This record gives sequence, structure tokens and C-alpha cells, in this order.
Amino acid sequence: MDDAFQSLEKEKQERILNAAFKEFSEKGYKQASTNQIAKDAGIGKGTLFYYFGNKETLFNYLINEAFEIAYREYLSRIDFDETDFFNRIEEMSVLKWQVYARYERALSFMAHILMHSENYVLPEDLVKKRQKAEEIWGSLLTRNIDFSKFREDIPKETSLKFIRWTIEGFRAELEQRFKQADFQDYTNENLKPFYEEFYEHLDHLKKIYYKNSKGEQSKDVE
Amino acid sequence: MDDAFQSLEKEKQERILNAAFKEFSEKGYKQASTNQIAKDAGIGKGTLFYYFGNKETLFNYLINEAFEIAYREYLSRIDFDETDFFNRIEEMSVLKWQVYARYERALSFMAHILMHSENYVLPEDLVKKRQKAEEIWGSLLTRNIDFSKFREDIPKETSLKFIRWTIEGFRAELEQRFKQADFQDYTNENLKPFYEEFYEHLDHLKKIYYKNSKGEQSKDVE
DNA sequence: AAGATGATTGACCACTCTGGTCAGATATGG
DNA sequence: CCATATCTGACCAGAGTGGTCAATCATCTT
Repeated sequence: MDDAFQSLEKEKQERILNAAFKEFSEKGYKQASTNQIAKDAGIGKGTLFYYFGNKETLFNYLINEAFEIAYREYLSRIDFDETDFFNRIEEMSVLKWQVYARYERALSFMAHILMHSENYVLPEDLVKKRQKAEEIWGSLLTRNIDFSKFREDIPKETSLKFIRWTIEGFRAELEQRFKQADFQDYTNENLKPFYEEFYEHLDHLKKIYYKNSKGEQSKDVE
Repeated sequence: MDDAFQSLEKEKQERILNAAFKEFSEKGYKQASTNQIAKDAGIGKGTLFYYFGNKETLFNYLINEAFEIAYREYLSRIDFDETDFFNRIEEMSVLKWQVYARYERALSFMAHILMHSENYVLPEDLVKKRQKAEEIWGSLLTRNIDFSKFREDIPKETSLKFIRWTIEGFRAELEQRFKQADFQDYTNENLKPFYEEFYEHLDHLKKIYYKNSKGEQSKDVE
């Protein structure tokens, strides 16, 4: 059959895709080994080519799949009716962690190809998808946000960048910590302390970048 | 001679080291190709092995060299008598850019091996150097800093992290912009607009994270 | 039970690239 | 002119590459 791969049990599909996501995002297109992918997925090398024909087709399939996931599970779910900046960013972060827990490999793969986009020529039908995704992506933190709450003595765009960078820094630190501690089990239960840390940070950021309408700032000396 | 490499003109040494730095930091130890390094350095493959004997020795030489540079050109030059946090961070950043302009490849290489330290076993004499470097590194933004200037309503460690993350975010954005614009010429003249942007950011951060002794914050509405 | 068809495999292919060697060429200095 | 140090790329065995295919296995139909 032509789409033998589609007819597989979902679990097997996922095993194969994850193996491929992993290999490609770790080594890039050229250095990635189809042998390794097959071995990692627990199937024969011939089977892999039976499904996808050749390396390039597999790669394009992965790109499409990753974009599909990112859109379906993340971008399309943002609630643009939420106008408070910090509520929006909280919603985004929580959603992102959930997606990451479930589709870590796919998202790492996407991050890789976005980061090294110079090296890859996307097939035409994917270019549009990419543009649309980037458009939404870029508007996540700005569309329909109530910026009147922000302090006035710093340009709004600057505040926005600073907040984004701060949260990205926190995310990177978490990733580091997870890696170091061999963190595996991304259940909500296990993540609880990190969520609390995150909310604490959000509170501080709000204190910093929102207007201080109550004038609390001046209780200086301890 | 045994240290034929040391007797070369500095320029040739540097060409070879840079080629090696580049290859190793892009591909990692195993995937890096000695052929590529030789070609990139503009010397015969035999010559490379004449100098270093084998791949591993070359690699260890590079690690040592990178640490040497980081210490000599950066860590040892920080002025710990400067107690103002933002002056300290400004000094560090400027110094880092200078070093980066001159030793980009070596620093990227060091970043790579620090990032993937799980994969590499350092030779014993380097472990000590690494520890010492990390010790200094970790104290750059804390030792002999006057923390009484910071606002009191946010934990000092939190403020510190936030500032670090913000500046790291700015640095990452600059790197991105440079890459996109094929920026090559790291002369002070060319960097000027970016310096100005940086100082502006520093001012804003100071306004944000230092105590607001003059109570300026409340000039709200535009 | 026999046959047919699709799914799966790994040995195999031609080819590229690997780290490393070494006989010979070239440069240097006495 | 020799001796010694420097430098080279053809060459090596081995590993790994993407891709093929005859053979096996599994499932279903008749």
C-alpha cells in the first residue's frame, strides 16, 4: 500500500517519528543516519524505506508533522480574548509546558530547523505554513493586550522585551536543572514546585513592569 | 622537534587553531573531521598530525588553550573593586565583546564543551582549571557588590537573576541580528549603535531594579 | 489448505569518509 | 653539499552511508 505508514498503530508511528525527530535534531539533515533511526525505532532498515521511500521524504514528512503539532496543540489554542499581559503569558507558558511534555522530540526538532533555517530549503507547501505560524507566533504577546497597565517611564516595547527575555531565561534555567537532575516524569504533580516558582516570578514581574497605582514602592529600609 | 607547533609563526598557529575550534564546536568531538580542519587551515593533513600526533591530543590542546584565553583575557581582568552592580556588569559586557571580537572561535568552542560537558572527560590537569574558572565565573556578579542599592520589595537574588536573564536575552538577540546581517567587522566604530542600545537598556534596568530614592515613579499618565 | 498479497527484514551494494601512516619532496641552515 | 627539520598527499584498513531486494513472515480470501 502507498501509505502503509499511516495504517500503522499510532504507537508504532510515534516510536518511528520520535526516533527520527531525535536523530535529525541532534545531528542535522546530512549527518543524521537512517540506520540509527531504524535501530532506535526498533524496526528493520528496509521497513523505514518501505514507509518513506528515502531520507528526504522522511525529513519533509517530519517538518510537516512538527508544524502541524505546533499549530494544532499550541498556536491555535491561545485565547486572544485575554487582554491582561501576564495572564496571557501565564496561559502560554502552561500550554507550552503541556505540549512539551507530550511532544518534546517534535518541538526540539522544530526548534532545530528554525534555528538553522539557512541550511534547509522548505518544500513550497510548507513555506506558507511556516509564514502563518510565524505570524501568529509574533503576535502572541501583543495582539489584543491592554498595554495601558504598563509603567510609563519605560517604553512599552522595552518592557515587553525585558519580560520576554526574563521568562526565556527562567525557562532555560529550568531546562538545565531538569537535564542535570535526569528529570523524566513530566506529570503535573512533579511539576508543581516549578509552577509555584514560575508564578512567583510572574508576580514579581508584574510588580516591576505594571504601574504602581498604590504607590507601595517606597517602603524602603527593612 | 617535539613542539614544532609552538615554533610556528603566530599567524599560522592561529589559523590552525581557529579551524580546529570551528570544526569541533560545530560538530562535536566524534563528528569533527581532521581532514576538514587541515583543509580549512590550509595545511596538509600530514602536517596536522605532525604537529599534534592524533585527534585527541589536538582536542585537549584546544581545551587548554580556550581556558587559558578565557582566564587571561577575561576573568583575570574584572575589577572587583567596582562595587556598583551596573558598572560591574557594564565592564564585564564590554570586556566580553572585546574578547569575543578577537577570539570568537575559541569562546564558541568553550561554550560548546561547557554545554555538552556530559560527553567529555577532561584530562586531570584541566579539571582544576575548570573549577577555578567556574568559581570566578560564578562570583563575577556578586563578589563585593553593594546590594543595598537594590529595591527591597523583591528578593535580591531574584532581581539579580532577572537582570542576568534580561542581558543574556539582549546578547542572544544581538547575535541573531549579527548573523542575519552577515555582520563581520567587529570594530568599535561599527559596534557603536549597539553599545548605545546596551547602555540604554542598562539605564532602564537601573531604574527598574534600584531603589527609587527620588520617588519619580509616579508621573503616570502621559 | 492453498494461494495471494502486503509487511518486514537484514545481508548486501557501491560509495564516501574516517583517523592515521609514511615515503618522498621541499626548505633551512651550517 | 649534506643533514636535519618541515611538510605533503597518496594510500590504508575500517567504519558507516543511503538505498535495494530476494527471501521470509503474517494475514486474509477462497
